[in-house]
Amino acid sequence: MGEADEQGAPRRATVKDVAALAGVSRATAARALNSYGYVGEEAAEKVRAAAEALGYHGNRVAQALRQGQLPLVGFVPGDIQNPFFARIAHDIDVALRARGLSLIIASSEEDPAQERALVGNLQALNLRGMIVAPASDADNRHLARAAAEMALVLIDRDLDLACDSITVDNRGGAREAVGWLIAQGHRRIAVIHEGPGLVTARQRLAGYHEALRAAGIAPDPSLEGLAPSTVEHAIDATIRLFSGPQRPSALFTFDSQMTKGALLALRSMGLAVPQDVSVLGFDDFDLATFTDPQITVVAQPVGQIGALAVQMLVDRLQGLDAPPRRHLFPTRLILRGSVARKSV
Amino acid sequence: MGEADEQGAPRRATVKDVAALAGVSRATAARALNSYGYVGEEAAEKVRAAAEALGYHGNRVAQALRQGQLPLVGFVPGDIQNPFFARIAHDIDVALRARGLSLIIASSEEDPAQERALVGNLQALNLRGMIVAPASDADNRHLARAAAEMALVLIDRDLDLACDSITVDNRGGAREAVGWLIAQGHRRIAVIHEGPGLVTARQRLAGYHEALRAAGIAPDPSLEGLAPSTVEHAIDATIRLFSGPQRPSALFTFDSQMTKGALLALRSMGLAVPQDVSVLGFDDFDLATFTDPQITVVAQPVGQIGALAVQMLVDRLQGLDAPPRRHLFPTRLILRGSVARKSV
DNA sequence: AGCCTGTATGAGATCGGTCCCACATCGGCG
DNA sequence: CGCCGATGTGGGACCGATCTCATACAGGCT
Repeated sequence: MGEADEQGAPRRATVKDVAALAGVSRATAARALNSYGYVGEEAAEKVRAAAEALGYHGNRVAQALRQGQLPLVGFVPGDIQNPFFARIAHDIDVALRARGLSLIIASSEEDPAQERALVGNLQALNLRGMIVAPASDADNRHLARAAAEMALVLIDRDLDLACDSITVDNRGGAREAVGWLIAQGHRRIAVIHEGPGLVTARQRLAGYHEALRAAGIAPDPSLEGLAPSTVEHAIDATIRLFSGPQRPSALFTFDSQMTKGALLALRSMGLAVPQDVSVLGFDDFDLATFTDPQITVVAQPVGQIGALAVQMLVDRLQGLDAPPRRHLFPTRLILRGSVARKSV
Repeated sequence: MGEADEQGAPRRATVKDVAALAGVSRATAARALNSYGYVGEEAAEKVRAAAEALGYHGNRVAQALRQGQLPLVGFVPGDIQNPFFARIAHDIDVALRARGLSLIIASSEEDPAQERALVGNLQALNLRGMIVAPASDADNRHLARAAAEMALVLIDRDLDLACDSITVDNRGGAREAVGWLIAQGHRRIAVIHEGPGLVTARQRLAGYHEALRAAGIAPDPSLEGLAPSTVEHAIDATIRLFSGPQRPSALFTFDSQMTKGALLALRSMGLAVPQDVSVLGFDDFDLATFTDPQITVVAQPVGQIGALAVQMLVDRLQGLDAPPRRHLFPTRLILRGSVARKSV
């Protein structure tokens, strides 16, 4: 008598164990534990006691198999270390938890191949839904397939898919920013962008060009630097842009990593902001208010994206059957001290 | 003839469907798809074709139920928005992915109750293991239970549990930092800590006291400010500490949020760093090199923690049966410009 | 007494896989 | 010719839960 209890993993208690200990059937135990259907008070009490004694806690995997899905939502950011995405991940997490869902994060590192693998992985997990910041806008069949099987919300970067999306007004924001630089008397305005592979970069670049055109300034390709979104690459790009004979008087960077790199590079070149060079960055970041001078930026409503994404997702989970909703957030130009009026 | 195919969710294909289309049994289909056991080349080919045609992809949940566990590892950081944890999350993610595992992140927001709920949740998911930065060192029965059922690695904050852990030398780092301040001639050294609820805070405070004692300086309770780890609270605490009649000449903060708050507060009070007040912070952060002056800090080996945690976890998953390993990382004092020599 | 409704319970099917085992079939060999 | 091992296949149990359905009994009603 007495089961093998010593050594080895102490197999987790199941409903069966609880039911046996309580002297009832599995069905009754399940009813007592999940409180549904008819259960006698006496039986329920015995079941609760047994569950307590065995340290029973349900097996989500089994529940998920039976009921169809795990109470999980996936999030595929471009890079979890980017404060922009970290903030959104945090907000998503909070919003989901309030609805009894958990978040699983898998960062694509801005690598389309990795993103494909991750999305497939998540899909195989039978999640409720996914929130994705697509790393590329070419070849998104994996996302199309995912959208067909589950709720999908795209953030930051829109694609032509049949699903909800949340983006910010990249073009308008860039136009306004560059317009402001022009209004301050700048003509030679350099820009650092991530290249045309990223929708956001294309849109911001378009806004930059629009603003120039509106002011009758001819775009100068030699003022457009290209760099992947890391501090190191931005440093190189900045040095290249500002080493030429005819130095630009202003610099517009496309995200916070680049802004940091640019500041570092300008400092190392002995160029003072804003006396020698005016700096304006897309995306606000905590550092922007700690530098001297503080950095003028185009702020995105980071704090609202996560919550809205979850709201959209949950709407779909609750059966909302509407055509794809595309939400466009406006940006806000925050004037600080890094842009100087250029004496003509 | 013809099943209901139109409208509604297009139920996902299962092995059964694939087998039927290929004209073989479920068992054969499974063998072909997972390539194990004996399968005829002809049958295998038919199965592959059928799977392709139906867009079949396995159901991880069902697999997990049969095989015992999901290929997932959980991470419970104190706060995913904290760059320290974001960096670690990123490293864990990369390390896990290299081993075919996925990461599920659930932030405890430094709330012990929330942590308990999350850990229970993750456990119910039958994960392979968990990496946790405990929010509190009181009442960790939930972690003890988790450790009994799965691989568990504690990071940043150690507890007296039978599991592996990774911490940094908080006491030694604080001692060295405060020792340096003393060596620079400072006697009245203020400190802001998170309170004795957090192990790390207790250890750093102990190091602070040790350094004072070694220099024969009597600790002064009025120099010890208490504040939760947010920029806002740190601002308040700093203002309180520096409003008294006998102003401290140096400030030691316990993490990067606090350091930011302190800098903001000192700036608003018109106190210059390091002329009026020397500042030294625990935990290095990107902002530290952007300020003027740059901030002297005690750096933790953030870049190594994630990878090591995964290594330890995987060791256990592969059956390593050793007594709990406790890894202690040394810290490194990085001298920058925020500490001035005090003229006596 | 007979019947119905409300309450309480257990047997067994089911979710989508995996995998053990029994059952072919076939060629080779003594 | 009969036996054996290697190869290929299908049947069905199983993982841990949920949930439908059949059954059983109590009490109230006609």
